Amino acid sequence: MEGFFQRYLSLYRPLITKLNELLSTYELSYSLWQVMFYIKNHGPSTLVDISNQYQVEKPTITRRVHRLEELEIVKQIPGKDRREKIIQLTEKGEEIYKECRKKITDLEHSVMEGIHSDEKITTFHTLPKIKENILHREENKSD
Amino acid sequence: MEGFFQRYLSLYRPLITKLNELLSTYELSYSLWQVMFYIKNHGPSTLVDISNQYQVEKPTITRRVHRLEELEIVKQIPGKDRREKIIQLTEKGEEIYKECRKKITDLEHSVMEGIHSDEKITTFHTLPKIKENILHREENKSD
DNA sequence: AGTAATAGTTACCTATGATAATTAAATTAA
DNA sequence: TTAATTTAATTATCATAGGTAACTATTACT
Repeated sequence: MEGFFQRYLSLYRPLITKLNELLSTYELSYSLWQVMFYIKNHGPSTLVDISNQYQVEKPTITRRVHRLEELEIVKQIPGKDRREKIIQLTEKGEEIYKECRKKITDLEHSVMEGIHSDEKITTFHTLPKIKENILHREENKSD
Repeated sequence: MEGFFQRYLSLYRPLITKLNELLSTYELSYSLWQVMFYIKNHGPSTLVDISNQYQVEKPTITRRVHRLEELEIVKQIPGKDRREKIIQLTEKGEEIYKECRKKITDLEHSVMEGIHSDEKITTFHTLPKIKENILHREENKSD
């Protein structure tokens, strides 16, 4: 499997650039989209929820959420625990979510054109397995 | 294929973090490793060669090469065209390359543990196809 | 010879994320 | 029930990586 990382990583910049171009219409970027995606699919959430999901530190999420608040895409709702900041999509946020979701799904199909269905499915299932290996085999690997 | 990008991208940060940890022993990072890898496998090269390979702008490569020169991992060799800066690995660079190559290959095997051989091979071959689609289908896609 | 293009550099800016310290609120323990 | 501890979020500061625009030096074109 020598060369696997190169193959994996050489997709990253072209892909993230394309996604950011697509999202820039709404003054968004993929990092902001992740937050929208999370609260759309998990319901109103705290910053810690999001931070845990993406293995990103809390101050990073604070910044993303502040930006989304400026854009009026998310808003805070009251919760019992007054330490927590529970955020959800605004109506505007829901609209923008739908439009972006469609464009992203179109792009997902587009980048898969000409690739056999079974190849797509295998890759689709293999990537999370690799992620698990990276995250959970760390302890037992000393080198 | 909805959700493909998420699956692809959620590997990125854990992987690049792990690679950077591994390389930090030699004061390297993956971005510096890319340059070493390129000139090891393509022979002495110019900054433009490397810039084209990784779709990164020239100033970025200038910075990487300067850092590698500081570390005495690459050196400049004279060429006919005096505009060009042709760089190659030093002896120290060759040594470090070999050690890193081994560690990276070990990690490549490690993250693939427990995944069937045919799944590995399919993923290995599918990723470059997706990259081609992203890079070369840009023109015909207006959305 | 004069103009274009090319290789590399410099200066400056952006995006993204990390760490450490701080505030406020809730939980646990004495 | 007060005191200590933990938790959620924030602020300030720093690091990494990359981009654009403007510039110099050299080579290629015409």
